[in-house]
Amino acid sequence: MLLGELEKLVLEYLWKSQPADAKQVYSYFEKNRGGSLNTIQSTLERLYKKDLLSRVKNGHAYQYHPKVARQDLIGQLIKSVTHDFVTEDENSVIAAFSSISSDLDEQQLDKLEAMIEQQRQKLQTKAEK
Amino acid sequence: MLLGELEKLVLEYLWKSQPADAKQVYSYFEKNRGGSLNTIQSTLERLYKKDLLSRVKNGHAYQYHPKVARQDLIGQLIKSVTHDFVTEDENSVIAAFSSISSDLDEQQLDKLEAMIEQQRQKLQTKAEK
DNA sequence: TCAAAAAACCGATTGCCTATCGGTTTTTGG
DNA sequence: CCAAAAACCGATAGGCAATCGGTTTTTTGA
Repeated sequence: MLLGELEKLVLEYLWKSQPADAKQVYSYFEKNRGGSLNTIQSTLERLYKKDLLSRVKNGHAYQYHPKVARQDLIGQLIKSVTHDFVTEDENSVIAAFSSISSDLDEQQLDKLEAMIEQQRQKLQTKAEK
Repeated sequence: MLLGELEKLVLEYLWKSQPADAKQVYSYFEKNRGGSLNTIQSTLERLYKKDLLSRVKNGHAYQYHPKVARQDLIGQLIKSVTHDFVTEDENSVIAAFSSISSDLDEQQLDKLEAMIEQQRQKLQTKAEK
């Protein structure tokens, strides 16, 4: 999956705000970067088709809200970008991690370890059932 | 940075092989997927411009070889795909990993922990100097 | 109920990038 | 110096985001 520049901005906006309709989104971007209402509308539409937003009719207009959490989308993007470079024996996530691990400081390593521990717990629980 | 399908294939090929010139690369892809020598040539050229390959004239033809290790490219791609979603205070990449972690089994978690340990060593060494 | 306003929908255009390949120029080695 | 090989140039097609004008559908308030 590939996201355009405006698509990313709109996603960020929706993550930070309440669900919004095209007009609300537009009124925000109008100041920041111009463009027309239609542009916003088709961007929302594209994101909707990509299954990144959901929408419900609220009275007259669609209310859009994110369908995926920000970190899940990032995870998805990472997977899709690494997918093609994965060989059988090797897991892309592991490979990916090893490639960026050099950027991490101790606190971040701590966080990662905590996350690993959490995941171990989950696996444990699952094994018990 | 965005890589096309053929670009990825060519990179994979070069990572697995010795440095090669356009003709050698072509003779490989000719069987697997067809196409013309020129297509391979311009793909190599594009990768060269993207600074992912370097080349030296060996006699008549350029010898291309990878300028980045596979892991490093993966890291680069991850960074570029996550870059727009990263805010200052928060480390989205870590968050993203935690969202991916649910895909991992115990062995992979072991690997990750080993890498974390490795990275801690590095930080330690650096701090001592 | 009905007309005006609002929103959705449609379609066309532009721009960027990869992939593709024919043809021309340059290089090189015998 | 000449023929072959390779690089180089340019054109085209295809895919996708961004953009926006115009039309249809829906909503709403008088």
